[in-house]
Amino acid sequence: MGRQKIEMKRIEGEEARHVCFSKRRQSMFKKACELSILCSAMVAIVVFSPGGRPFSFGSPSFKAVFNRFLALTVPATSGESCDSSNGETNTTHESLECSELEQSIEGEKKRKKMLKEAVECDTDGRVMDLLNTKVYTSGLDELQEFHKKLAAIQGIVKEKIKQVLQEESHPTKPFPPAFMDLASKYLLDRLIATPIPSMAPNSNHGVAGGLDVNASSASSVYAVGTPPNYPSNQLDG
Amino acid sequence: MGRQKIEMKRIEGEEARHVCFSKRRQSMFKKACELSILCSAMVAIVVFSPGGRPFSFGSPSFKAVFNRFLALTVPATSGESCDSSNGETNTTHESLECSELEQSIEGEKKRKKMLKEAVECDTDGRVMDLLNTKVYTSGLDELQEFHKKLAAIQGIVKEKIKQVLQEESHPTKPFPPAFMDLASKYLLDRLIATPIPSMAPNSNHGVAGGLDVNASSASSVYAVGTPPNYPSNQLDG
DNA sequence: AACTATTTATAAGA
DNA sequence: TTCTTATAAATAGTT
Repeated sequence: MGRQKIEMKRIEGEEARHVCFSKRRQSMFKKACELSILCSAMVAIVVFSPGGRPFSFGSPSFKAVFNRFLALTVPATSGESCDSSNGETNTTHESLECSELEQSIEGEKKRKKMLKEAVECDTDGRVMDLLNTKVYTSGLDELQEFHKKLAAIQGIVKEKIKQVLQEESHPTKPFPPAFMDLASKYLLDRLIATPIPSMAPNSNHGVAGGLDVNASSASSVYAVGTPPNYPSNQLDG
Repeated sequence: MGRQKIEMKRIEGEEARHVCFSKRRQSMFKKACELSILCSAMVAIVVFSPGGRPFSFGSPSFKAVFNRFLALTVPATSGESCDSSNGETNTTHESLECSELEQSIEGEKKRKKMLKEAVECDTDGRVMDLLNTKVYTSGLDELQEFHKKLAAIQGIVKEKIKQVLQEESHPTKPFPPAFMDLASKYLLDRLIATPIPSMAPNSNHGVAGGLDVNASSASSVYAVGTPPNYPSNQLDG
């Protein structure tokens, strides 16, 4: 859209790149805003400028949208599945065999119910309710597992505190080994990410760390990756 | 952009709204992709359709971008910062042919590669290292606070398990009160949100629940809210 | 899903 | 950066 069409490749001129970024980021945020208004959609965007500066957009707020997204990544371990009803393209595995007809007819009902819940949930800003619900429905096993993990973390923290106390009497510099690695791993696993046993490709310090949102486990999330396929969207389960 | 200009308000017709959403979401993702390619920017988007279905876009991956964003919310207490220099060094969007053929044939391959890159990216990003650093540097007080919180959660979980066990013998319907609210609040506070004791406006650990990403504590994040101000961007630090 | 008449976005240029 | 403008893109309404 300009005096001439441009190739889709990195703009080499540093200044030109920055200018382009500014314009396009602004436009994108505007588009996002319009989308959210016109369609009552929730949208959240994070962008890092070529220089590394972070920008974010959120409607109704970044937090709200992302929390809702997080809620989806909490595995539904209870008997009832929430995913098949959730999407029209389906979970990768074998649910593809589900006829689209069936989905559009029977799924519609389920979906609407769920979505209604979700929307109400979000409207109130109580995404955590969703989380709660899932946790509750997941039953005792998970609770106990959670309990165990907490205990483990507790132990680690105690150790850590001990260490620190000792160090205070014997001033030492070097940082002790990470404990939050473990802790956060547990917590995030429990709260957010997929309960993957060993997904870390080759992480040295034990933990891949960070969120693992996109690698959803239970729910259907239509995710789009970078270059190859922006026009379409695919399931990420 | 169409036969006629439209008002910026929710589209009431359900079908029209859905159609609009589909078109615009696709366009937005395309824009995001272009932005990431042209400017070597990292972009992550989450959208919920008016019906509530989730879609996401990420370049180089949702996870990678969001983790980077999260890292920013953790105050860099050590001298080294990782962000400002990092911007231009990321994934190379070179051979980016968006042909549909390639997609259907090699889509899987590319996707896997992308994911791998993302993970590596995160490993390099060392989000958790930042977290760890923060925790270590924050010293004993925080550790002990953390310890307390964990204990509290532990208690809540125990209660909950008790409840469940009781309910199993006396089948009851209604959901018990939320416990994850508290738990996740604590954990997320500890792990992600403003971890500073003295900086927290009111360490009122009520039950807001969920992330608080946008309310960054240390780094500058240019955030944009919903309708009022999408065209501009403001500092959020 | 396709098709256009229009509106928007934007690449260059100033 | 910011504005201007010629042109490329997106898209509202229609088929």
